[in-house]
Amino acid sequence: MHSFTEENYLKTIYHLSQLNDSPVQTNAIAEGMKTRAASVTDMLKKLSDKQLIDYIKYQGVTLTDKGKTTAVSVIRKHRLWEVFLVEKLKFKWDEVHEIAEELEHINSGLLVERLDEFLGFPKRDPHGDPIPDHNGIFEPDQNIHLHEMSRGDKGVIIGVNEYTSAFLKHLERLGLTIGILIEIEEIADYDGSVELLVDGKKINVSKEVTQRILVNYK
Amino acid sequence: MHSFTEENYLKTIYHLSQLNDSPVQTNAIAEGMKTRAASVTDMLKKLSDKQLIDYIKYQGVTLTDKGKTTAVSVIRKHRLWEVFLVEKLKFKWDEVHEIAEELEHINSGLLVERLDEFLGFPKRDPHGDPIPDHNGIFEPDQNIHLHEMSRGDKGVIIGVNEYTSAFLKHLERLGLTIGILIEIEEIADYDGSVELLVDGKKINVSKEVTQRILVNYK
DNA sequence: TTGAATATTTAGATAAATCTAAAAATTTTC
DNA sequence: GAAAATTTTTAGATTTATCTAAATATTCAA
Ligand SMILES: [Mn+2]
Ligand SMILES: [Mn+2]
Ligand SMILES: [Mn+2]
Ligand SMILES: [Mn+2]
Repeated sequence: MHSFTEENYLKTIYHLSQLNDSPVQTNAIAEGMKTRAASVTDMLKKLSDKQLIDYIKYQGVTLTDKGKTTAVSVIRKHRLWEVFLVEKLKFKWDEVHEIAEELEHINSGLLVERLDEFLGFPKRDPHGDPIPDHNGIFEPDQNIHLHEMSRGDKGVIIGVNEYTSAFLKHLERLGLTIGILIEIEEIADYDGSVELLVDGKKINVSKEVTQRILVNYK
Repeated sequence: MHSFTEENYLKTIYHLSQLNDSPVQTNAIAEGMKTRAASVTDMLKKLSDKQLIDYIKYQGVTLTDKGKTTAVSVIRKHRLWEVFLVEKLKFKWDEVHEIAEELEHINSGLLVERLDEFLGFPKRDPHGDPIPDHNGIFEPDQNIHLHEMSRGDKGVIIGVNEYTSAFLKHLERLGLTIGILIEIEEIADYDGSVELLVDGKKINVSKEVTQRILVNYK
């Protein structure tokens, strides 16, 4: 069995490895885990001994199949619990991430499968992130970051990639929640901010925000 | 905030202090926590520093109000999660205790209250144990151990005080589950075993079992 | 009431996860 | 292709929770 800490490292490494296909670096992990590089090196040795990562000194790490399976399993639990909290316990989408950080480490295979069934095998969590199935398979993703879209493009907001309460509440005030149809009216050269058409109204959104919104567009 | 370990010590001390009104002894805690007396002494100093227990060397411990509140809160969570697992996720009563041992440490006040509401404010867990309410108040208990009853007494099984799968499955095979009406037919002097009338049938039950069954009798 | 048995605490180690500071390797820049 | 900047690792501590073995306190029982 793996400690909470080991699981969190694997999850962090998994998310970082999704950003590009080069090995994940020590400092990036340290930032993700809010710890020091020296501590990361210590843990990388341990994860390597357990064959959860491939690790070459100074060269960064990649997850082994075993490591990837573990990481995906933790992510599956995280996202299923978030669905439970929002759908069954009436939490807001900005209130669930921290609690799911704890629940994701509960260790019972039967529990996960029963929870999945109880929730009706959801495909997405409350932030639009795909939930891996029993076999670790994700629903295919053809998302694009809002800030990568062009003038005139339309699409549906399908997810975010920041989960702080502050950010999610900000989006709600702007009316930018999952499932909302948006259209790019204008992009400002000056600061990269974007004017959107949402529900017939024009709103202005900073680059900080557009970088953190995922859109499904056709 | 308290570590999982601290919470488990408090819970163990709470349960032991229910057995009689003298201070709880180091060895009893060691047995309950499946650890060594020396480790218990270490932890008692820590809990005492945090004002969760009153501790006098060699004289055993009692919980402070603060300690009792914490222990009861953990027990509340444990039992609510057990109800959730059985009522919503279709677990058997012998499958939930270990998982609840993990879930009881999830740290969110809002979560507990929402879960309680979602479950319809249950008064008892799947093993018949009372669930403390929001303020830590338990439903009053007028239970008696089955082995304390006399020939001819009748009552309804209302709880157990062992939660291992082996024991609970044994009870199920015997037909001795929560809510079942029983009558004492005979008590054997020789080994303390008891002949019960259950659902019109006579069954014989060992003292090991009768000591672990709680009955509500009038 | 004193010696034996039992219970508890102390002393000193160990393992996991972390840290700071310093050393070493790698990458970037000129 | 060196020197500088950056990144990573090592060395050595620290904290938490545990352990064994030895010392000490308490309780029991003759
Ligand atoms: Mn989340
Ligand atoms: Mn986590
Ligand atoms: Mn239980
Ligand atoms: Mn526990």
